Amino acid sequence: MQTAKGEATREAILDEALRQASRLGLERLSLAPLAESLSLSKSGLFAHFKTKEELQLRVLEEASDRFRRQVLRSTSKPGGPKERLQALFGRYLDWVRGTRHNGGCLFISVAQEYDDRPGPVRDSLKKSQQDWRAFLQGIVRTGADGGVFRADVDAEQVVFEIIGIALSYQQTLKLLDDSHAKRRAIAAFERLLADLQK
Amino acid sequence: MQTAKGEATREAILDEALRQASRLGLERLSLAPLAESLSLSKSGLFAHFKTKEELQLRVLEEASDRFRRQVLRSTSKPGGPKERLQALFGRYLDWVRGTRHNGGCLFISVAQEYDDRPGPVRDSLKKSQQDWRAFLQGIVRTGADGGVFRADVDAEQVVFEIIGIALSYQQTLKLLDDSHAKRRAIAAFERLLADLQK
Amino acid sequence: MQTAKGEATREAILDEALRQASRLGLERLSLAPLAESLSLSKSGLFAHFKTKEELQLRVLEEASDRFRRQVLRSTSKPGGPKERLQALFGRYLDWVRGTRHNGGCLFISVAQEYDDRPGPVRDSLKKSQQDWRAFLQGIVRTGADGGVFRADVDAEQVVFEIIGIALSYQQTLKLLDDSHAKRRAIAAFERLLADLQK
Amino acid sequence: MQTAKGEATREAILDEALRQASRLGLERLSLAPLAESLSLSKSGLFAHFKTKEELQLRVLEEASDRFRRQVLRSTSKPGGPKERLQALFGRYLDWVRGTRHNGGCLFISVAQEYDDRPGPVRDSLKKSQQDWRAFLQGIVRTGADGGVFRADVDAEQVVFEIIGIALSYQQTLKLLDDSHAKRRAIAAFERLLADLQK
DNA sequence: ACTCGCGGGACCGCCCGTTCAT
DNA sequence: ATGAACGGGCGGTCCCGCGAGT
Repeated sequence: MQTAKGEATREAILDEALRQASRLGLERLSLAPLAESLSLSKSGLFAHFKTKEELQLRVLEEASDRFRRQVLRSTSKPGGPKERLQALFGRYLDWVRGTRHNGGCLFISVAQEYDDRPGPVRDSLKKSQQDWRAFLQGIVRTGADGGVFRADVDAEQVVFEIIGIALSYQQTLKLLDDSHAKRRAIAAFERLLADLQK
Repeated sequence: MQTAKGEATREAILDEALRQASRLGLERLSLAPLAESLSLSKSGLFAHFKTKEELQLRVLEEASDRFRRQVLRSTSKPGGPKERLQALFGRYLDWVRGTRHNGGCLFISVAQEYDDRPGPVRDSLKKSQQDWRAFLQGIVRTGADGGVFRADVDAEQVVFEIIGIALSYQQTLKLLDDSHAKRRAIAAFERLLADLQK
Repeated sequence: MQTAKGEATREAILDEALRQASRLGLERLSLAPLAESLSLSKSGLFAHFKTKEELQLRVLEEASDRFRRQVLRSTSKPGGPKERLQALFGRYLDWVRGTRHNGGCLFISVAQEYDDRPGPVRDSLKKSQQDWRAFLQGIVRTGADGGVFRADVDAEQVVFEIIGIALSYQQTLKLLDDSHAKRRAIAAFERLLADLQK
Repeated sequence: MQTAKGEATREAILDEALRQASRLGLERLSLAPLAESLSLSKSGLFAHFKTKEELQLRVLEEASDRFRRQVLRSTSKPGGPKERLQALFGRYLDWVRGTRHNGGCLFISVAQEYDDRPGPVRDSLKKSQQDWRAFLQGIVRTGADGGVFRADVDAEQVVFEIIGIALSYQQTLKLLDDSHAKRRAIAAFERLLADLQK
């Protein structure tokens, strides 16, 4: 171990930054308030992240890590592709909903902020999204190859629809405060699964 | 009637503001650049909109008007509920894509900015979204009542899924630059329609 | 007259800025203290000069104006080239010395700050210096053509040396606090004049 | 003797600091970039120079050392006062021009930064300048006493003019990019020498 | 003895939305 | 509808110490 103290601070910063960004968006994440809520000086922050953009990128990475841990984890658990897909979808919905302390899925909101602002932030975001979609597609294909799903399934299409369900879930839940959102999301997903199996 | 001149200016402001907001988001819409691109002074803006928030609200209203004209228009054209739904969906996709001069659907991006920031802007947005969903639901119900769709159709569920398809379309197109986005959206919509008819 | 108030403020800003810059240099001229000593807010300053660099350029222009008024003025007074040269040189020394409230010749100090920093500031400075040298050369040549000075005089060389005397005067006066500086400068100038006349 | 390692680092710091200061000026010399270009931490710098001002003073001392080695060196070489003066002047011009890696004479630019900012830096600079002038004056006087120059020569005046030539050379070369600068400087110096010898 | 990691506090130039007298 | 001015905030850099590690 080389710098226990610094690393701890760094993690605390990322944690708080992620929390704030998930509520405000990556752009509105502001250094002075962030420093304040960490009982740190602004220059203290800059010792760890020389630039706001770097902080944004690290926040995005941190979010990806958590996504992997909270959504992708234990993917190798028992069950075939269908069960894995169901488990992933459920955890994905939970991720999108978020916890008490964070405002939900950072990626969705940031995607809107950056979808026409080129640069490293957008690139990083795009990669995360592509990875996630590819991961889901892999499972769908496995299911198709293994006979669990129809053989002629278009995995990319399926994933396109899964993402849509999650996005609609997010809007329905967050903007419309509709308490049926989860039920609707699950119903849509089950309809999709049903069609997958003929 | 107010002074014709003033009204014209007001419209020009809203037009340009809408254009800029659709690219930057409602929050990043900034008064100084807006004034500049209108060859107006900042105080000139304030003569029309005493507050940034008021401008934002008017921009949202303007967007709703255009949405009505471009997406809902001529809904009473020939064709049954199914055809009307298809036409609406197609125009909705076009709206989401946007034109050369505006960055796409303002509502989607603004929804992310404001989904956990209470206030008039969020309220207005929410209302727009509810109206749009209700409008679609009406058509679905008409179709169900008229025998075009299954009688036991859950209109709200159907609309939930339509919205999801559009949202996924937006992300796939804008963030991932995927040229197949439209094809996927249409395929998803057709699958939905098929299920509606048993 | 279009904006009496604004124009007055603008002049007050330039006046104070010039004063401060002549002491601190153009770079160390800082906006907050400048605003403060004008009983103005920082944003008040920015209404007049959108950028620090623009302020610097305007300060340089203002200095040029004053230089013309204080050093070049009344050049058409009686007397031949020799007398005009003497008068100019005398007023140049006074300019270099400066007054109680300003620290002396802005151009000399700024030349050191910017001599290897390309950009508009350096360009402006360079032009001022070239104009001044050209002006002096014109008089020398007139003297040579008119028979007051030797016919084979190299005007550029003469001016090169005049500038040198002034620069040495400045260093001797400002850095070394040498009270004989002016005497030495005049002696050097007279030697130069003597050589000009054979 | 201190630890060899520390001493070496110290010299490396001074070398790099001098290089940077000759381009930027003593004030703009900034610790972070300096540390970086030395692959050192900022605190590493502070171990050697507890204060920026101390670093500035040491840099000035280092510059004086180099000035002695590069300009004054081997002054006892063959030749009388006139030849020594010519050699010194030539090397002075070279010093003022500087090399590829350093921006020229540190003293001239720093003199402008500090000519009305009292303190140790200015004092040190002033002393350097006085020493250099005194050194030149000594040679002139030797020449006058030895009959090489006119007996009534005012050595201080002569040196005042030499300095002026060098300063004009610097401005002509650095600010005006005039490739004739050196020729002009030499011509001025030769005229001065001629007058010294009647 | 020397070097570093970490943090602080003041300040920088600049831009924000807003007000007010004209 | 304007020009002038404002107060507060932005991201970022400055020089500088403390305490611990080698």
